[in-house]
Amino acid sequence: MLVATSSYNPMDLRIPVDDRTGQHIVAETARRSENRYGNRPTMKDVAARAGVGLKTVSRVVNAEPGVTPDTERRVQEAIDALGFRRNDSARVLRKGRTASIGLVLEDLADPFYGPLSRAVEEVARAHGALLINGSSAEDPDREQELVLALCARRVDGLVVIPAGDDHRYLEPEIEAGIATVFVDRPAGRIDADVVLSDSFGGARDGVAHLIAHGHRRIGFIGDMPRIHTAAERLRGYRAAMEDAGIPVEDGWMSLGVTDPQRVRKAAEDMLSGPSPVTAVFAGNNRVTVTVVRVIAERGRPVALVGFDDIELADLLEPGVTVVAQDAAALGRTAAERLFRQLDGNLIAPERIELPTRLITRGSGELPPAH
Amino acid sequence: MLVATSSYNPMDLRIPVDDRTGQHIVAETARRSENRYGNRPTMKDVAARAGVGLKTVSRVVNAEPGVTPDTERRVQEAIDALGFRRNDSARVLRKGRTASIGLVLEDLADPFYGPLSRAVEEVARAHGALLINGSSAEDPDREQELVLALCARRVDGLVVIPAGDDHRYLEPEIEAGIATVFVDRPAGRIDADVVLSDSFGGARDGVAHLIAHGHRRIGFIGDMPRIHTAAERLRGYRAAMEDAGIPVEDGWMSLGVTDPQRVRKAAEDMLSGPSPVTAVFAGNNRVTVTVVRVIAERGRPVALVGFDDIELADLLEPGVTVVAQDAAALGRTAAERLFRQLDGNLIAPERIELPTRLITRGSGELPPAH
DNA sequence: CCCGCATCTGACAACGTTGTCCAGGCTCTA
DNA sequence: TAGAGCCTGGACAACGTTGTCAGATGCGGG
Repeated sequence: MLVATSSYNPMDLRIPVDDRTGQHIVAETARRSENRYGNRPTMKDVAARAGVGLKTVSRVVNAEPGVTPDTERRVQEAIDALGFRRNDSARVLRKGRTASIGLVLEDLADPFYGPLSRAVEEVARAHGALLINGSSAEDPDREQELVLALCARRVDGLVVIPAGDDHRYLEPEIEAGIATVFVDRPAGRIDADVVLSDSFGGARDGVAHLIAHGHRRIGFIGDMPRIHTAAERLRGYRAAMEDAGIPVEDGWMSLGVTDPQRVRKAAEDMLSGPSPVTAVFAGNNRVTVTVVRVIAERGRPVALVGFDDIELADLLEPGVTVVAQDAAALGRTAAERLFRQLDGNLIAPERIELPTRLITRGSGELPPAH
Repeated sequence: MLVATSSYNPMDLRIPVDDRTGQHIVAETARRSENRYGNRPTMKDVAARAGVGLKTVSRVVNAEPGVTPDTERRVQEAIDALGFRRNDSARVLRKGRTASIGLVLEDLADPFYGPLSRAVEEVARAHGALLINGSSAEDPDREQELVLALCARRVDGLVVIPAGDDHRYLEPEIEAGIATVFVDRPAGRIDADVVLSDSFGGARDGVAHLIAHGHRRIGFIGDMPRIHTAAERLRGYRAAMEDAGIPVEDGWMSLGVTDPQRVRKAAEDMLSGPSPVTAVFAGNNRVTVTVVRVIAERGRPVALVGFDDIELADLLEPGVTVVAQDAAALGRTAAERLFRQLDGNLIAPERIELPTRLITRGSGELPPAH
């Protein structure tokens, strides 16, 4: 954890005080000529310089009608000369909308979230809104802290990839009109729009694909079942096995391991032992990468299907067969839904599931080896 | 390009007007009970409910001293009952600092920017600031538009990965006190802090590595030389060749190609033709990936060193040797420098170059094939 | 020459918060 | 018990912008 040791403490800005008098040290002259944004001219300054009224400047800045070309020119010159830039904070306070939306995701460094985030930004941009974002680092408390900070900023809407499973803290915010859409995982204990990939169906199809290629002893390595997507993928695995009439043995499943070291151990255990699996279904992209490594180190080929595409998967030997989600489509769909809420088309909260796509590249089509 | 067709038009919010009278339709009662953030209680409401003064509520909210426990409890109850949340827009207007910094990058979907962006966010978080970001899509106009929008929001500082090469438009902003740090590429025509990777040295070392393994006919595929990093890498290539006394032939260099199709063509041309190269130096990660594909398709092995690491590079056969930049370190260094500016340690603008690291994995150590 | 009308302009309040400053109540001491 | 001093609480202005509305200006016609 990083700790700031600096004096920049934005939310508790201290103003230097004279010990004897208790007066601010900032000189009176300074207070008049400088405002706290460094030394920025305001509309008042522009008005004074152009010899017009405050409101006329506002009209020019906002391209409102009712200003003669000559006046407009004078104002524009003053604006350029002073380097004036409208203060959107004040504007926001007055108008009530911030033209910004918040995006809370799990980890920007995860390649899955890049395209998602980019898609959200693209939609926001098309609607003239800026994106404020932060990562929850998979920590429910941090998620809540972030979301509430964004609400305090009065973002117009929120796109949230939830880390926690209880979002009742958002009720007053939604009540107060902050549009909200959850992505990738559903909201907990509140009724809200959700955009998901079909984790259950994707996993079931992926496992069925392995079964179709002759496998019966199939391992599953996934995240903590507390995470909705992980639970759904596990359910998909079980469903496919059950459909094929294959009883699942305990040693075939590894749940809740996340760090590479332990995933590695779990994979190795499955692949050795008395009744080794001949194929593995990997519950997410990080697991897939680790399993690819483990398999590469062993001579014997093992079939593999992973959930989530990974870059360069086609260049590996064999290529990695995956159940791909469309991260960009998730982000786009969520953001569009958000703006539809903002347009006032208040529709009942909905759960949208986007289909996944099985991409066969070789690793999922290997026959069982004994 | 996405186009918004919605009525959500945040910066030009129209208020419904009665055609006959020109009066706002919003009823007087509504105006009193609802403010424009949906229906949010203000400190005034909390004060009324708790039976205390406005400033007392402010004190409680900001944990300022001078409130008796009993009063504090009453205020806190009112806050909870009403679901009050402080309006940071108003706070920002009053205090002058926004506790947010802007990050302008090129493309969030590029895996290089994930860790960078995450590092910036981490530092911002440690300093209690939020991150507002946007992508320039490599378009100078869009970069300027974004930067100015962020300035209008009065972000406290800016981290910019520049797309353009003229940043004089930022002069009044920097003058006005907006801290600014450029990353990955230098600022154009203004004096500002810059944090870079040592593109020249990295490329030179990478090419020298190929030369050390016996190559003399070495190709270079890079981005437009208008981009500073691309020019520097090209310079590094030339320097290494010159140091080894190898004259560079025209057909060995491909500059300015970016889309995969054309990179592919360029690579194929170099590898066939009358005097084919035996090794390729790839100027960035996208080029590297394409070249890996091209080489994989041809039977004959070709040596390759790429600038920028790529995921799974170690799993390919052979592993891809790269000159790695530390994206996270770039972001962290830039953000820390930004906050040092904000702390008021106004140091002269500096140019910081972070070293690159050659990671050998096999593809760069292949001997020349004839 | 004056009135009416349309057009342009600016004074003013309000948005929700925080800094300043003073009033009133309390405690403590002489 | 009175006075000094401290602590708590609240009235008020200010931050920079925009909406309202009334006043000023100019023009044309009678």
